[in-house]
Amino acid sequence: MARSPTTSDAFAAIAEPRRREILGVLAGSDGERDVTWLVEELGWPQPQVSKHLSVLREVGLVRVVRKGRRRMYSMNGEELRPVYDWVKTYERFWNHQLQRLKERAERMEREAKRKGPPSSHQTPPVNPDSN
Amino acid sequence: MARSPTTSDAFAAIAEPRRREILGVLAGSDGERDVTWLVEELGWPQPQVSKHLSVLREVGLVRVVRKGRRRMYSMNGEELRPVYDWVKTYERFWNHQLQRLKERAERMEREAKRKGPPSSHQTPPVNPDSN
DNA sequence: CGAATATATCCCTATATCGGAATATGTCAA
DNA sequence: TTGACATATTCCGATATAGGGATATATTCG
Repeated sequence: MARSPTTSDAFAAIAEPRRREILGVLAGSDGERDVTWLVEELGWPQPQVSKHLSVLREVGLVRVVRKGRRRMYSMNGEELRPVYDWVKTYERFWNHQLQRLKERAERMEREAKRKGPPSSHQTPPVNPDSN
Repeated sequence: MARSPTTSDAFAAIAEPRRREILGVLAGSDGERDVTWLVEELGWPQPQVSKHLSVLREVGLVRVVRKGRRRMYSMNGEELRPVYDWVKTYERFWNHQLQRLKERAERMEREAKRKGPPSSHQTPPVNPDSN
């Protein structure tokens, strides 16, 4: 087997920087855009733009409607949601400061209610099967 | 030129589902994990696990420390932040319902304050994803 | 030292990419 | 119809992957 096709997934499709760039300009410009407009905006050869658009199309990240001899592309960002949901799972890794503050605050609150002495307890094992 | 190497980017590295799976089990288990543990947990041949770990290592998504003859891997989620930040800029695409509600609420509030008649105004064209 | 354990690396094959260049397809206009 | 314009597709070459299998490198133990 080889690498997974770029068209298998939103994850695979956005692995290519140029494709992200296309999405960027498409989302930045309100509404629909011409291929020619994209070509001029990006400054790449037209076939390249078309090929990348083809990948994005196949994954559903962009939509097309034919308008005369032009094809109007627009972004379909909802297809990025799986990526968002996945990466959001790891939010705690860069929010740990905030999270620690929050946990500490909650701990203090609980202890204040109980009127017990403050415990110098480590962060409780969120995930138990630590060895 | 060929496709961008999987080691060029967090984007490229997580394009492979197996790599996401590794991150999943690593993040799920608190702290550090053995390669052998990963092999048993995932049920893949050991060289595959090692090879994927190598990619993740090179991108900085995991960290290793040698402990005797074992190598303890742990997740370094901060490296996912660029992905998060990028995808977050498209949040409005799946939050538009929420956003419309919010905008409508704010509009009503403003109008109530002014005691003017309710305007049947369309959402201001932040993003005209009107079809 | 020699054996066992833990992990990484090497070799191989099939596959798919990306870019470049040329060309095909489709549509409007005179 | 002929030609101009807009876009997609095809062919090419270089590259790199992912998985399979074998093996190399370390490290601990007896």
